[in-house]
Amino acid sequence: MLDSAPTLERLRPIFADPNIAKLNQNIKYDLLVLRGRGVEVHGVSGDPMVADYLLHAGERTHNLEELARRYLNHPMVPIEDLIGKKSKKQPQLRMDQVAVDRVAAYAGEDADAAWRLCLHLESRLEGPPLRTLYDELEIPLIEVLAELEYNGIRLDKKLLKRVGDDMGRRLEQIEKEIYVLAGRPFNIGSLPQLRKVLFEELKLPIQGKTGVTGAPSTDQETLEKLAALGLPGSELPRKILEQRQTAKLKSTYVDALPEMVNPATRRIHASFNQTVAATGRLSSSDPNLQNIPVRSEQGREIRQAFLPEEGWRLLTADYSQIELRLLAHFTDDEALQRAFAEDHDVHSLVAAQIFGVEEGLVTPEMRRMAKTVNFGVIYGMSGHGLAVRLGISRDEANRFIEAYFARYPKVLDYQAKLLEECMRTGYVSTILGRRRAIAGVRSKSTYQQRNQPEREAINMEIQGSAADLIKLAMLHIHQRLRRDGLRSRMLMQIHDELVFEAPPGELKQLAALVKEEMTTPLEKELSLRTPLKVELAAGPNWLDVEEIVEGEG
DNA sequence: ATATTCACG
DNA sequence: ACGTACGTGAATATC
Repeated sequence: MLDSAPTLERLRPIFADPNIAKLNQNIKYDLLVLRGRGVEVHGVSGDPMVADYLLHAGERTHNLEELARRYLNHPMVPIEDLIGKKSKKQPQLRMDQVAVDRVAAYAGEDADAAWRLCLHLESRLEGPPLRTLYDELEIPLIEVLAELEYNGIRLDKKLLKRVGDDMGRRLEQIEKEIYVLAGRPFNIGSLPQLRKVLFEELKLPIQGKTGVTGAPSTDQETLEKLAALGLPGSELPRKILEQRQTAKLKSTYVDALPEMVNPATRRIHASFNQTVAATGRLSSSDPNLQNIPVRSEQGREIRQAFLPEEGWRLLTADYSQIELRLLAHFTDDEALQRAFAEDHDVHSLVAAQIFGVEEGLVTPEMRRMAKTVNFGVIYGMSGHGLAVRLGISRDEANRFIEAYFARYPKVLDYQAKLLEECMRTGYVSTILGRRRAIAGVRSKSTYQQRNQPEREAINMEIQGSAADLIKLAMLHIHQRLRRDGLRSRMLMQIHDELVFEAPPGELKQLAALVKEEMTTPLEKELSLRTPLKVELAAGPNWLDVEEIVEGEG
């Protein structure tokens, strides 16, 4: 089998030859396994999983079993038949513990299905834009993602141990205080028990119900309302909030991350999934590196544990306001475009417009509200949704939206046109022609009464186009790093941010290259009507990065 | 397996 | 009358 070293050596030149096409289901996995054995693969030409993702983004899975059933009408032999029950926890049999003839039959069926599915699905991509997206973006990106996963990132286990011990002590303390306030001990993590304490024993007023079962909510928003009531028993929700935050950070990050460090590389190797998000974004798992805490002070400590290679520096490159810039591009609104062209503060500008004041008189509160409105526009906001987030009445929220659309009529026209096209064709397209099918869009609905599909449609073009842009940038950066012979490595993508590590002396060159590839070529290639802006920062860990100002140092 | 909550963009 | 902003992944408890 492939496992034997002589066979691998014989295949090495074939794998290395970019002119010999290779395809497989989830071929990124093969790249990683082979790279782990020192074998480089070039010439990746296809992957049915990725082809199906471009054809049907938003399907629950694009796994081989599903694809074979759907397109080949062929039920695959379940892998459980070979290696035992499928389970994330339970250790499975390995292939080398299974009889060779059974493995061969299974592997043969897999390879055959992948090959036939690739032919079939690729023919369905039918030229531009999907086939171009496949051949020139998603397939080449596989190699880049494999490299991100292979590179991994170093973690400061000692720091997390200290933080975890502190949190453990803090939790013991808070939990004692909670039991006193509740009048008895109970399992704070159990929603039924917590509801009983809050709403039955302490008789606090129910603030809202959960979506599916209609049970009383106990989420952050609810607990904050309860804490603000000033009733007897209002101390408790405050403490619960504190306990929740600390318990969440400890279990999800501080305790879990050190367990994920690969002892051989002493780094964390997450997955960057290419076929999950309906909009074209990547997702990350095992662990998820795209939701590492940053907003709370307590959470930010965790970022400090993400380190570059010893003696190297971490570099972060963030797109500034990429979604609003794309809104300006798509709507062709001149005021928004000018704001970005002149690098103005777009939240302040919108605040001035919707509050009807000079930009110099915009207060931080007005700016904060305008920022919420700006995000709302990208999400297809309703009056109600905006009201909840701003803590104002629905009427007031509607007046804000009216004021916004009165000043930015092109945004309203743009959204109406997008919905109309979605209704006609059944899908929404991004800047590179990526498609997401959306059913349930109605003709001329107003923003007050938009339904879920209509909001999804409105969000797709912008969120998906931002995903297109950063994927393209990753591809270009990867090629430049090779061409220019840099040792720097790309480590992570967090939707509008890329993270790199640079060896001593290479930071400036890397920073310049990254900034360039994330902006100018994309603006030109895609004829963007708004410039892109990238903010660079570097430091000894992911928290303590300092902005790199051009022409400095 | 499902529901809830909460971490991120 | 009601549920209401878009996209994710993980932990926990309960069924």
